[in-house]
Parts: sequence; C-alpha cells; structure tokens
Amino acid sequence: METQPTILHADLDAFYAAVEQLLNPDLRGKPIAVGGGVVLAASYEAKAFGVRGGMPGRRARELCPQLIFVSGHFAEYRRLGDAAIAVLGDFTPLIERISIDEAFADVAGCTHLFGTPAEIAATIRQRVRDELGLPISIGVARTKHLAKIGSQVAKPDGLVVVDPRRELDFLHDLPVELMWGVGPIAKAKLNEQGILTIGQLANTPGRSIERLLGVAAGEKLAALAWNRDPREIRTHHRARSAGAQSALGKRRPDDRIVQPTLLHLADRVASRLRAKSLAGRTVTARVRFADLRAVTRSITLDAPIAATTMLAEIAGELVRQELADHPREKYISLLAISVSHLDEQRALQLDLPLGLADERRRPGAKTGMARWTADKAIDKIRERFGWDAVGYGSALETSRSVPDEFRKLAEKEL
DNA sequence: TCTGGGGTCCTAGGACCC
DNA sequence: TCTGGGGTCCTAGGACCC
Repeated sequence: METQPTILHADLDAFYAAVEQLLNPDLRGKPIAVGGGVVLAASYEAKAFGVRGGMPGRRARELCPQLIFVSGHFAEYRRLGDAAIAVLGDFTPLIERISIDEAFADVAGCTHLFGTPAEIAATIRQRVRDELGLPISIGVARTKHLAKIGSQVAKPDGLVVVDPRRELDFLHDLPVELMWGVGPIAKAKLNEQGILTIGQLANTPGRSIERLLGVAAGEKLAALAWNRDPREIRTHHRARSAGAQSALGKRRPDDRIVQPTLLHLADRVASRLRAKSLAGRTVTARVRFADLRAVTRSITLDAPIAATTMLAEIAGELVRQELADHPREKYISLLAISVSHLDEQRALQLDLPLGLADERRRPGAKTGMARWTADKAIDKIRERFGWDAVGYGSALETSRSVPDEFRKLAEKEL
C-alpha cells in the first residue's frame, strides 16, 4: 500500500493585484500594477504584457500603455493573507507558512474528518473564494517539492493532485526551472548542456551536475529530480538574520547621505531585534554602486548587540572601509545592514547595556547604559503611539522608494 | 533604458587549534 | 628541516526564493 499524498501547497494567485481587484470592481479584468516607481505586483492581465514584479514603472508602461497603477492597500494584504492561511488552519495545525500568500499544510491527520486530501483542497479553494473573494491554487502530493510544483502548474485558480503512482511521469516532462533551487543562472547552465527537462536532469550523471552547479546544489537537484524530498513540514522557524536596505537612486557617498541612512536602517533592524529579545554578533553592511555591483563587509563581535546607535556606528565603519577600498566609485545606489548570529537574550541581560566594554575605546561617547535607556524609551513610546511617533532618520522620508507597510509584509517573524 | 526589500543557503580561502 | 590531518570559525561573494 502506498503512502497517500497529504501535503498541500496553497498559493494565492497574483495576490496583491487580486486584492486590489477585489476592493475595486472597476479594476477587474484589467491590467493593473501595484506600486509606482517600481512594480510591486501585477495582475494576470498585466503579466500577459510581460509586466513583472520588481520592474521599473516606466518600463512596465512601455510594455502595457493601458496599465493602471494603484497604490497598495497593505493592511488589507495582511488581513486577507492571514485569513486565507486561517482557512488551512481549520483543517490542520501542521502548517508551514512561507510568506504572506503561501503555505504548506499536512492533512494526514484529518482525512477521517474531512475527506481525502483532494477533497480537502477543493473545499479550501471554495471557502477562500466564497469567504474572501480570492483565487488560490493548490498542489497536492506526497512531498513538498511535488506539491509546490503542483500548485505552480495549477495556476491560475486551479488544483493539481499528483497521483503517487505517476509521480515521475508528472515530474520528468516539466522544464528544469520549475524545480526549487533552479533560477536563471542554473537554468542557463543546464540548458547550455542540453538539459531542458527534469527528466533529462535526472538522467545526467551526478558528477557533471555537481561540476556545473556545485556539490550541494548538484546533490539536492539530483535527489529532487528522482523525487527524493526528505523535507518535512516545519511549523516553527527561527529567523537566522534580520536586515534592512534602502535604495538611494544615484548619490555621492557623502556622510550627509550615508550617516542618516544607516541610522534609519539600524533603527529598523535593532528595534525589531529588541522587540523579540534578540541580539546578534555579526554585522554585515552592503554597498551597491551605480552599476549595481555590490560589495559586503562584515564583522563578528565577541558579544551580541541590539542597540540602535551602536549598530549604526559599526555599520558606518564597515561602509567607510568599503568605500575606501573602491575609491573610483563615484556613486552609490543602495545601503544595507544585516545582523546575524542571533541569540536570545535573557530578560536579565536585556536590561543591561550590551557592549559596554566598547566605551573604553570611545571616550566622550554616550555610555552604553545611556544608549540602552534611550533605545528602550523609544521602543516604549512606539508601543503606545506607533512607529512614526519618534525615532531616527526622519530626513529620509522623501527618498523612501517603497512604503514601510510593504517592507513590513516582507519581514519574517524573528 | 539597468530593478525593491525581506530573507536562506552554499562556496572558497584563510586563521587558528589540537 | 620538512612533514600530516581534521575541525571550527570568520569573511566575501553569489545564487536563489518570495
């Protein structure tokens, strides 16, 4: 007797655009894009013209002159995304949420209550349609990889159940780029070798794939191509890093730009860490130049930090080194800060100034205790009055190319 | 007319330790 | 003087995913 396919992958179709068309009936059936300077999301009608997420608004308008731009209803995305995932939650607690609009679920334990996995998937799709007004595609299979591919094949607004007896038949005819982990670069390398389908990949010697894509990727893809996917549903993820970035257009790497930008980024990252009683030992700063080449520099500290000004200063030093290493670069186009090696801070330690030892090297600087107190005070005010009530980096308001609400949607739970 | 912002994981070289 | 090997951590870059 075979294992039944009980893994579902559910994926809301063109989610942000679908929400806009739900909220405003005039937009239904029309090519729309959420965003302005940059396309954050496009409706299927717009995708038909080649409009894609991340594309400059101007380019999108060239491709599709009748494209309608709408500013996003980000709070609605949050609400409806959560509501859709909650429908899954009515069937099983075994849910792994991937993003605002996508999740895996394992329904093995509830088929006696609700019917076969295929019936459950059909019910979920109907309920999301009826209760929320949104199309959602679902793949059902024995593994996450097949379920994910199933939902991609099912789009838009479809359901695909992969018959356990026909898994390799299903898989091997599909193009390699449908596999998890095959992006534009890997696809090009594989295609160059005449490998177009997953079946062709499966029948290529493991060694040549590893030579092409590296050992880890080669082994992973070979396993997936033969339908060996050991990954299980993971309901609790621990984030391994937290970061923030800001595109700047094209600017001279001037302290008057760099410092306030880094302070703002540090503020975003550090306050998120403090809210979850986390701190991190490794600070990474990224500078992108005008030609979009980027360099990173990182430092691993002896003790984890979560203080805004300290993070900003360390990032500032890293950025200074990067700029010094590239004296011929006249312009920068992006700054980013990331903190990793995250560690849970015990409540007791949290009330103490972290990195106090650093003060010795900075005579005259604010003490660690003073900084910590200032951070905590800001956190408290924000708890009561909202993020914008107080903080750093207000000078940057005008240069923000993407709304903060959009950023928040992309943040993973720490 | 060069594209936003949040992440994860892998690779490769070097330092350092036993 | 030249010779071995394994393991861990750090750093920089890159591919990929949503």
